[in-house]
Amino acid sequence: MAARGRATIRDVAERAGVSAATVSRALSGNHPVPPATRTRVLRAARALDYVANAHARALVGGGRKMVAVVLRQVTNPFYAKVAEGVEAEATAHGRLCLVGSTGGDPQRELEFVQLMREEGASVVILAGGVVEDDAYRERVAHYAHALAAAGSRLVLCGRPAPGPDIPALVVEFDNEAGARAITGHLVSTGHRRIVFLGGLPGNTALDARVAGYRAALAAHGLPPAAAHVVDCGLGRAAGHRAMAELLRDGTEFTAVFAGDDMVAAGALRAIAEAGLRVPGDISLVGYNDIPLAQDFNPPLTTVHTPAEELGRVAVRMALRDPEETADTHQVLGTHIVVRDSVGPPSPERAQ
Amino acid sequence: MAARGRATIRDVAERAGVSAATVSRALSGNHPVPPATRTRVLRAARALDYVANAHARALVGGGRKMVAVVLRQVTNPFYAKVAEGVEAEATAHGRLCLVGSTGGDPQRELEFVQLMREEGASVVILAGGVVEDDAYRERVAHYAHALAAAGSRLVLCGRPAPGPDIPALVVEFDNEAGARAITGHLVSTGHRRIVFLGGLPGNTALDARVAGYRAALAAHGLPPAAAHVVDCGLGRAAGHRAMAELLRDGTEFTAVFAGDDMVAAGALRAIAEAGLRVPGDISLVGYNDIPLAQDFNPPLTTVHTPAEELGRVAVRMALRDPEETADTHQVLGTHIVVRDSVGPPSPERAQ
DNA sequence: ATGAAAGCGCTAACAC
DNA sequence: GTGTTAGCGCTTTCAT
Repeated sequence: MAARGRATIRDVAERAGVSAATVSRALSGNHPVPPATRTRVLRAARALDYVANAHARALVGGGRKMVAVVLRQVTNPFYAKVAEGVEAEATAHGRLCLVGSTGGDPQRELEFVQLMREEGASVVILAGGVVEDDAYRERVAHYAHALAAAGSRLVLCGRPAPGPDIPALVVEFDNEAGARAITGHLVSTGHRRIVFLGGLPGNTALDARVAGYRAALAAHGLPPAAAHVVDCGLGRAAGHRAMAELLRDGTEFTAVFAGDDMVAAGALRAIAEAGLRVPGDISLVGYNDIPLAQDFNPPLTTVHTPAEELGRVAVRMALRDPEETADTHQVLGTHIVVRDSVGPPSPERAQ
Repeated sequence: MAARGRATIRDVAERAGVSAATVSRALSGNHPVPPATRTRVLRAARALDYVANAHARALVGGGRKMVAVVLRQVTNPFYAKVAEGVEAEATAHGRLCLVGSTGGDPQRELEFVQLMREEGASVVILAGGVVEDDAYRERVAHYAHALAAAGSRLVLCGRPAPGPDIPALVVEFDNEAGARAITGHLVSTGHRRIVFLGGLPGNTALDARVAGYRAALAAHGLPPAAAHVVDCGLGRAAGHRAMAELLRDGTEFTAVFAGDDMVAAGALRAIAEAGLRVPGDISLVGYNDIPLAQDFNPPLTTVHTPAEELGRVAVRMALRDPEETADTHQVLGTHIVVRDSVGPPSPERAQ
């Protein structure tokens, strides 16, 4: 082991009896180096257990670029899938992948982006919906320009662009269409009193789902008043709490559309705790089709969203040659997957 | 925006009418700089939207150090929790957190570690069990020394050290004890024919669980032949397949100990597909207590392992002053959580 | 208090 | 082919 710290290219050069430049060439292999010296260098490098300093390399322009993805929580199965897609695609392109979580705090998201600017990440992916206000939108626009100026790319993944003329790519799926489809499914099964559980005003993804829900209700001739949106936010705990409250209230409904599958999980539990059955007493649907949704009790009818593909496409778009006339906006399809959590409305509850 | 690419410290210096050195001092704030110039510099930096180049900073010794964690899959709820713990603790310490996945390939794990060496990560965390062979162990030992020589620390998280005298920290929980406890629970409930589903010979974590399972059986006076280990490996799909096969075989058993909760999820599904009920016909337990285990059908009795804490402790240990006489090995407690997937053995199946 | 200069480890011209 | 030289953008002595 070299004296204190890592061996440098100079150590290798010395040991191999060549110059640093030759070592660099021999190791990167992009310049012709006679096999003899090459071997000598390789041997020296191995003997010294030499690894190049990525920072020095990055500084001079070489070095592998980073792909960074920022999401709310890795432990959310949907985001985890997105992250997996990003990671896989980034690795396939020889990039390093950095993932950061915000815990839903827009402030931290912005800080992370700033950090990635310092780090010189070549692509920064912001995943999932956020609660946006004007100040936020302005800062994202700012960062988008800054990133673009530095030759990096910002991609918004699962959320729309915060404004026009912003140098950002966007991949998303049609939240409104998915919500419309599954609400339609509920209505077709006979439900008239459907509550939407898990609104989060300002959150682009949720707002779109709520819009789809209202649109479907209207399309089936139900009055606007038929819509009942509970803004309890996302997460299993929120779903559990809100559902329990709804049941306690004596609110009339025969079906619930949960904002995502985690909310559905919480709702499911609250329903079971109230001694009610799904779908016998209440029908329930979710959103996202997380892998374990099929293991819920009962298996959950939900909207399948291509989470992993979302991540993969995000990096693919970002890595594509900018010259190439390519879409800067891509929307992925969703479809509903019918399992066992929807049935005809309970006669008692429907009264 | 500066001409092509990011603004450098020199651009800021020029605009503020000072030298680069002064800008550096004003921005880092660790040297006394008169408020007047300080303001001027800050204003210039803001105007240019200057962000320091992290690589240049790292090269000269400053810069924030990285914490890297390598795991099998982010989409596995258990690993996701570990990652979340690492991320949270790293962020709390002002570190960047990089997560990589291996898909279970030891080769990729090793490559990632090498990458982190290049990147100069100050702590590298290897999470979860792996299938180890001698060559693997040797390379880990090698990397451990290399990392240590470079002033970084390697921490093994959820797996034992691959050998003595290796400069690595380890945090794990007692897999054997957890397995013993839950197997004991099954035996106490009356089960005598319990199959272990999800062995993975060579995988340190699974081997320990199998050992605990065997030990518990022996402790309750059952002959070694009572043990029945199905080496189907991990994952929902593997669990589903193996369970279906077991049911088809006509193997005699009244309870199943799944190697982890995902295997249990797959097994649950296979049992349901066979028209059998849990725990009426078959009792089932898992391992890890992933958040959604309580939403399984029925809610799963399992061994709770402190996944997030595992991650947090890993970075805490690594970041602790090495001088301080601290443990280099820490083991976290587990406990079983009883839900509804275990009942007395079915009379018919027990015959 | 601030500037000049050196140098972190590497690669890419540019000689020879 | 291979060595020499000149930076990449920053921090940090060392002068002033």
